[in-house]
Amino acid sequence: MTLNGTLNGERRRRGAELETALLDAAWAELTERGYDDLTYDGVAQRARTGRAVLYRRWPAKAELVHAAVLHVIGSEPAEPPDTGSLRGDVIAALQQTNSTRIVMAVQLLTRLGDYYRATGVSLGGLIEAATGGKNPIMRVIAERAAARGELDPVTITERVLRVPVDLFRMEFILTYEPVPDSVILEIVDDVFLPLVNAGRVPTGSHGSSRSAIDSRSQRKS
Amino acid sequence: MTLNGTLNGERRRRGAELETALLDAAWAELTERGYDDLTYDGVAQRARTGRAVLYRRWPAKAELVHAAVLHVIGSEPAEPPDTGSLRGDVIAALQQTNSTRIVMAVQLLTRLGDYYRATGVSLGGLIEAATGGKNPIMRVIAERAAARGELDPVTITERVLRVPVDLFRMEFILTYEPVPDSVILEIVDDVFLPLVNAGRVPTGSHGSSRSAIDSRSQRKS
DNA sequence: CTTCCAAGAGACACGTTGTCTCTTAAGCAC
DNA sequence: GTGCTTAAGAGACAACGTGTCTCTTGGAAG
Repeated sequence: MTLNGTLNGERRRRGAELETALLDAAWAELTERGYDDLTYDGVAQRARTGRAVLYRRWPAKAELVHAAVLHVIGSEPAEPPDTGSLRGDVIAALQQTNSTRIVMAVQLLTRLGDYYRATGVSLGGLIEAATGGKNPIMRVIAERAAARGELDPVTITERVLRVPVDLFRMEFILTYEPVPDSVILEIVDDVFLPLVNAGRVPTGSHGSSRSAIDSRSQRKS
Repeated sequence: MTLNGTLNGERRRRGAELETALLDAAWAELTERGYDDLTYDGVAQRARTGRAVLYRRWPAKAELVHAAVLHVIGSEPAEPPDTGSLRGDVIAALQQTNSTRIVMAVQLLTRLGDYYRATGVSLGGLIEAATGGKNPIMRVIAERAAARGELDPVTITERVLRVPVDLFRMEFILTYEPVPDSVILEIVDDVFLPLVNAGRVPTGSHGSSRSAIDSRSQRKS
């Protein structure tokens, strides 16, 4: 009646079969215990094997976790929705992301516990802090621009105001390098400014200086 | 000649002074060793105190790291730039974020090493995977929309195409909950669609059905 | 059947963990 | 100042996880 997780004389697994068992075990340990408390020992026992088998493949804890995450993700395809309209398609695509893999993501991130918290802070909160909470900076900038007549305060929603910062953050998170100026210019010139002006052009009357943005759109083909 | 990091009989620190020393030490250890290899022992020695002092304040490693990160961030104000134009202000604000705190963020995230890698995958790559690499889904959607005449393929840059997904991801990362439909609608109706149409209205000629988006903008005040 | 590789199993020294003890310095109230 | 209270400083402790190494043996390939 050995309680340890070894297969006492049972069939010996190899290759993909074993690897799947290892990664499943790692994922299970990860979601149950969280990153800090995940141990090679625990994973090995759950997979009914020895630590050496794990170390041979993933010398570092992060690599093991990494592999386990990718392993679990490596399922579910993702069919582009086709609702018949651009608006409907985009909405459906976002919702689809929401309902399928996002479930795993949430589970991962919440159960990742320790592993997540500090990084959550560093990514979200840190950059949050860097740009200043509910970004008063953008608020100030927008108000000054409104005073100059560069934008119409009522047509600019909170969401629109957040766009540059959010895109910037996302860029940073995905690349983990200082965001190059070319990307900043893209964000400002190809996204934010067209957005700010989108609500102004049609009415054609808010009559005000567009001079401040005239230098735009001569960068990219 | 004791090499351990205890203050043999020196002044005994308290309160804020001690706390600062502890967090500075934690930050130093974090940046030098990375998260996985950061130990209470190491931090205590560097701060010339005992582990108990640390455990009293931050019972878990993640909390200690968390506190250290916040401690280091808790400096540098962030003055909103004032260049005289909306465009200039926004660009300056993003660049400012880039050059000041982002340096620490990069250092943190890269040195965070292990701690970061898997989460980088889970946040960036995971959601990346969820929406499919260089998001072919959005590509497909856009192509179909272009075929219907809903958008002009040449005016839609890669950047614009990425906007909905990026904003969605960012929302998720910051809230760690499934993104509510209201936000999805905001992203699509207040940002993406105005953006897609921004390049079309002025020319007023691409003559095509705008019917697919007519149901927009009756949700928010 | 033989050869080869790696799985399975366990041993090992070492470092870290959390907790607990005891002392003594610092800070506060009177 | 004197005395009281709190927590810093220091060290001991068992328990545990870590990497690494060994050895045996089963599975796959020729």
